[in-house]
Amino acid sequence: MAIIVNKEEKRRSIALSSRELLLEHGIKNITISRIAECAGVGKGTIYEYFTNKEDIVFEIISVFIAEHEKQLYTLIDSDISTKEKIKIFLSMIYIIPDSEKQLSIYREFLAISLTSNVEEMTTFSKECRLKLMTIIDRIMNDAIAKGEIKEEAKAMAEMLHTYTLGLVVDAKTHGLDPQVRIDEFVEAFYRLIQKKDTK
Amino acid sequence: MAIIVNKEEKRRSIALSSRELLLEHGIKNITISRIAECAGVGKGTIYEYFTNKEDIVFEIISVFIAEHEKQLYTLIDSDISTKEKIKIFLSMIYIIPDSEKQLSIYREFLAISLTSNVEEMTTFSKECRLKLMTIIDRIMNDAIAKGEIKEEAKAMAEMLHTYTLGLVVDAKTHGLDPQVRIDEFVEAFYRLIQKKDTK
DNA sequence: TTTAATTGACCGACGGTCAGTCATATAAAG
DNA sequence: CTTTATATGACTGACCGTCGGTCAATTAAA
Repeated sequence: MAIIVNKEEKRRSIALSSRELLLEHGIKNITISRIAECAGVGKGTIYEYFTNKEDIVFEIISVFIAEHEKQLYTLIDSDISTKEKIKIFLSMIYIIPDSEKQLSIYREFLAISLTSNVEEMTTFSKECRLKLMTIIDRIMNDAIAKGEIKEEAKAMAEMLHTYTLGLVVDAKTHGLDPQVRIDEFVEAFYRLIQKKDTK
Repeated sequence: MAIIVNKEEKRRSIALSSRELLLEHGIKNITISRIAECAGVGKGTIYEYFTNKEDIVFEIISVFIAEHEKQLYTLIDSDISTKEKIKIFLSMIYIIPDSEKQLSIYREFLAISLTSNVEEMTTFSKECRLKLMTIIDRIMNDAIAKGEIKEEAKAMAEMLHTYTLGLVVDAKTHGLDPQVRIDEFVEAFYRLIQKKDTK
């Protein structure tokens, strides 16, 4: 009887059209009117697809995380060294194209999730965590199975994931390129966890 | 001429009087009027002492960080084992009294600093970082000098600090008690970095 | 009288709502 | 097959309440 639009698709399209705007000014300095204007819809329409302003960031970050996860999965299956895999796992966010922009969205998201108590937000964060943990766990377990690294390294997987979160926060103030830090860290770290069978 | 108030002191007193309020509702859900009311001053007076709402969180967190730093300094000089020192360095925020409240303020602060580009904020974050890095560096260097742990452990200091940041973010969603995680992590980690001179 | 300090009425901006409009699909009538 | 009536989801922007921030007026100490 009436037009039926693909809600999910439109939601995504509105979110993505405001991406650049968000990057440029940060969520606090954007108005809903501006987003609506940018997406070519009325202000009220925004609320047909999003519950509030933060929900828009939520949608954008979902796309980003999915992308990120996919890239990480191809990483595990490639046949580079374990050390290299760990390095890439940690620095993935910093080497993708447009990383500066992606990062700033990711920071907006972390800031929201740090202070929000909305159920959906927590659930989403838990899912992300689980996915990333699965990946790093696999990298470590594979290497242990192959006898490349020590058993204790298994207990380091969780730290590595937490470390990536810390890096995002820390890199914001600490001007230096995180890649250099990650590189130095992994070099020393890998020396600690690798088995010395050449001794 | 007229009354001269100690600006610095009053600033602190206003900030601290709104602490409970902030913990309860989060910065986004507090109004300046409410803070003023709570501090027993007019709304306009708030702006004599703070540049904006975030500046109030800034003041509260300053007190907290200073306290935190002091406690860590007494930690270094106490004569507990290195392993224990690392554990406490990582879990300090979770074992202090009222830790849940302090944490939630700290989260508000991180959220602000993640999205703010104000000069003062960055400077402050850098200072905090430097102080904490000094402490953990000292713990590691002392232990290396005493021959307790390997040379490579020096490169782990920065990671340990970054890990604490990550924990604050991660603990928000991940329900589990961070202390358990820290404990398990440090046990395994220390086994990796300690020198095996008993072999 | 001067001046630091304080105040709350006031302002403008913004997030979010809702009563009403529009466009199209369906189907009954001719 | 065409026309017309009607139902409904999509869409809109004027409007409302709230709140951060300002400033002219007031107070009171020196």
